[in-house]
Amino acid sequence: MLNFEVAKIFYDLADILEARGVQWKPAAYRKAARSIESLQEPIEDILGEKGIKALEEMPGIGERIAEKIVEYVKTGKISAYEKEKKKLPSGFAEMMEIQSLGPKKAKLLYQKLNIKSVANLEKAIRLHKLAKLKGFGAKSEENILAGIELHKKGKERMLLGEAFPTAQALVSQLKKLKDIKTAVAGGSLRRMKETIGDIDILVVPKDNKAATSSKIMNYFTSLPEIGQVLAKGNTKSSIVLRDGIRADVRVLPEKSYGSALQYFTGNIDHNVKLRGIAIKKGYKLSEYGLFDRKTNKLVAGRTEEEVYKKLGLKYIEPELRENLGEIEAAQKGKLPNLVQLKDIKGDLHLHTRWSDGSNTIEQMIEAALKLGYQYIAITDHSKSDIIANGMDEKRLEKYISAVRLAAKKYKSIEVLAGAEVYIHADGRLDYSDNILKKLDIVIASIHRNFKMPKEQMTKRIIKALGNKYVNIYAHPTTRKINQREPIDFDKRQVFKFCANKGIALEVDANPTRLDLNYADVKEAIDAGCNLVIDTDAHDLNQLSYMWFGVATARKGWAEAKNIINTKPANELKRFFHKLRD
DNA sequence: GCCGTTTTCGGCCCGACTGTTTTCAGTCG
Repeated sequence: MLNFEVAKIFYDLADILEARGVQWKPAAYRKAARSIESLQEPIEDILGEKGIKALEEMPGIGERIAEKIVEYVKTGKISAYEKEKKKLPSGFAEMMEIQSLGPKKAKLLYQKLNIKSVANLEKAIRLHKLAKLKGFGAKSEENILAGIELHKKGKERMLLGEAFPTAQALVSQLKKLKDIKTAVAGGSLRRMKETIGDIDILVVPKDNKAATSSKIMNYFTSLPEIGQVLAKGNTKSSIVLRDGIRADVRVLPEKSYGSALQYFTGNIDHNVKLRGIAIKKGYKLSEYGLFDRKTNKLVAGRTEEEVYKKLGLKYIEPELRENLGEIEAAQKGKLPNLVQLKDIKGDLHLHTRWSDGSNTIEQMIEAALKLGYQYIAITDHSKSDIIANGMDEKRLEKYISAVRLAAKKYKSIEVLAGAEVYIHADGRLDYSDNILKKLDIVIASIHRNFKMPKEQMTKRIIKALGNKYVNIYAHPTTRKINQREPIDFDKRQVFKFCANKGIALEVDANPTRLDLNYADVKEAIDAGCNLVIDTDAHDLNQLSYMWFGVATARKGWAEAKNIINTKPANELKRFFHKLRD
C-alpha cells in the first residue's frame, strides 16, 4: 500500500512550493494528497487494474499528478519532488510539523540561521537566536518550543470510541454555563470517522453581547481538564486537554447555527465544493451563513437544511460529507435513505462466559431485551481459539443445550444458538458439518495466521465460506485500528462470492475494529452483498457499540434493506435457511 | 496543478487568532 507514502510526498511538495512563494500549486497538491489518503484501496492496485485514467477520475488528481503517481509506483521516486527537495534540507518537512511553524517561517529560519532540523531548532531557541530575527520575538520562541514538546509526544489519531465520550463530557461541561444556549460537537466526530484528530465544538450563546462570548471563552479555557491553551480569542479558542487531546471551541450566534454546524462538520473538500456552488449561484457561504453577494443579505443560516436547500441540494447526512460523490447525488436527488439505529432488530455476534465473554447467556439476553431487540445470537468461540477459551465438540453440545434452555425463559425475544468458527490456514472450518448443522447460525472468521500471500488468503476465505452452514463472514479484514493491518485478499472476488451465495458480510461495530470499514461497505453493497451489523460484544455494556457499527454502515451509504438484522425474526430465519437448502 | 450548468482559459473558500508591527503576514482549520 503506497497511498500514504505518495500522499506524504505531495504534502511535502506543497510545503516546499509554498515556501518558495508558488501560487495555487500547493493547494492543488494538498487536495490530491487528501484524496489519496482517504482512499482505502492501494493506489498501485487501482493503477494495475484500471490504469492511469482511473487515477485521473479521482477528485483533485489530473494528468500531471497522475503521471507522478505512476512514476512513483514504477520507480519509487518522483523526480519533480527530488529536484525540489534538493533546494531545502532534509529536516525541512519535519520542522513544519511543529505547531505555529509553516513553510514561510521554516524557510526563513533555514536561510537566516541555517536551521535544518527540529533538533537544530530547539538548540537555536535555547540560545535565543530566533527572537533577534525580524518577524520573530520572545513569544514566538516560547510557542515554537511548546510546539516541539507537543510534537515529541506525537499523539496519533484517537479512536472514535474514545473521542466520543470525551467530546460528550466537554459538551456537558459547557452546557452547565448559564450563558450557553446550546453546545454541539462537529468535525470528523460528527461525520463518525473511525479516527479523530481533534474535537470541534460549536457553542451558541444566550445572547450576542461580546461580554457573553468572552465569558464563555474564559470559562472554557479554564476548565480543570485543560492542559494548555493554544489560542484564545473572543469567538474561537483552541486547547489541549491533559491527556493530549486537542479541542477547538467556536462561539457563533443562533441565526448562524446551521451554517456554522455545516462549516464545522466538513470535511474540507465537501465545504470547498459547497462554497463553489454558492459562488455560482451568486452567494457567499461561510460559517456565518449563506449571503447574497450583491446585497450582503443573509439568505440562509439558521439550520443546515435551509443552507443545503438554498444551494439546490437535498439535505446531506453528516456521515456522507466526505466529498465522495454525495454532493452530486444530492443535486440529482439520488442520496441513499440511510439505515438508522432504530432499524436494528437484533445483534447476531455475542460472546458469553462459555468462551471469553464476561457475562452469562441470561445477562446478555436481558441486556438485549432492554435495547428492545427481537432476537439475538449467542456465538461463542470454536475449539482452536484456545486463548479465547474456545469450545471443543463436547463442550459445544452442552453450550447449545444451555443456550436453548435460557432461550425458553424469555418469550419476547428469540435467542439463536450459534458459534464463531475459526477458519484454518487451509480454509478448513474448526468444526465438522455434523456439528455445524446443530447450530442455528454459523459465523466464520479469522483470528490467526494473518500474513499470507494474497492469492492463498483469498482461497482460504472462499473455501471456508463455501461451506453450506456458514451464514456470516465476521470482521472480514481482521484489521485493528492503529494496531493491526488488514489481511491481504481479493476483496472483489470474496464480495462477489458472498453476494452469490447469500452470505452476510459483517460490519463489526467494536470501535477498535469497525470492520468492514465504510469504503468496503460501499464496495460490498455495490457488489450486491448483504451486510450484518454486529457488536461482537464480550461484555453486556458493549452491546451499545451498535451505534458505531450503524454509523460505519451509514458512512458506506448503506440502507436498511442492505442490512439483514433490520429484518424481522421470521424473515431473518428464512434468509438463513435459504443458505442451507 | 486542477477544473468546467461562466468548459480549454482564468479562476481557484473563507475567516479567526497571533505576534510583531502600526496595517498585516503567517498559520490554522
